[in-house]
Amino acid sequence: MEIKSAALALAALGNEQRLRIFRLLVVQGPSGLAAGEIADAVDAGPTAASFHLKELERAGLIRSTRDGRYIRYAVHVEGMRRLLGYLTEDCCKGHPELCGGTIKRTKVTCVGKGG
Amino acid sequence: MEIKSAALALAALGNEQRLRIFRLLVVQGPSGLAAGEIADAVDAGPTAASFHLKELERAGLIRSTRDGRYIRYAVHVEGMRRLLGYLTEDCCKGHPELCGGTIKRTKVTCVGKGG
DNA sequence: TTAATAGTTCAAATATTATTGTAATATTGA
DNA sequence: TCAATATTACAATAATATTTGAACTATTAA
Repeated sequence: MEIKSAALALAALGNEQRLRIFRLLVVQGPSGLAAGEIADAVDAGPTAASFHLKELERAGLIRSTRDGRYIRYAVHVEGMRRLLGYLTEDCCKGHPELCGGTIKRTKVTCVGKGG
Repeated sequence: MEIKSAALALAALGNEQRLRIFRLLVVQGPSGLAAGEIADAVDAGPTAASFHLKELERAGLIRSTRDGRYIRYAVHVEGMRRLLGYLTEDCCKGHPELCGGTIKRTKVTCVGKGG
């Protein structure tokens, strides 16, 4: 991942309303939620919600699919993985404690309490 | 970590110049670098560098200490750890693949190629 | 086709950020 | 103390981002 994409994604998450939306979608899983459900959940107007969803999509963090008259949004797994990889890739260069409990591994597993 | 602090930190990193500064400091380790060295390294004027350093410090991602006539900046380890923890804390709730190779563990170690 | 629902796009207003030059502060060394 | 160096603070400007209502598009159901 290059720095421009990383900064774009971080800026997208750097807005409280969007961060709230993103975390909501993380918990929802692959089926995601319709735009209106998201707007209700984060207490935003339809226009504001649409704007923020577009920003998150532009940043590669979520994806949209039309489902009848609804448009569903869900987390874009690869985009999220790339961003976390970018943030942690320097940690093993002399400063592993930076990444705290969050470290790079080759195999994906959930360990510990998993909070 | 609460959502406001997380959004503040993410917004701080969501600027290319600041992300460059932050990554530079990650690699430098605890001794950090003086403001002028940082400005030179990222090719910014002293005023712009000072502005961005202040933003990163306000977000709790770096810290400053005076060293004679210099002011040295270094990564704030706890701030970085908190942010990564916040970003990954939902991954094990039904969506572990989101965190990619980046997962929560109780013990801090470096595994694999180490990016 | 018409009415209703779900979302988006557009445009105007506002608010927040970033950039730059100049002035001010802190420290060092003569 | 004075001159030089490192950096920040201030102020003006420029650039972006956010919010809002109104208009528009797509889909469904009658």
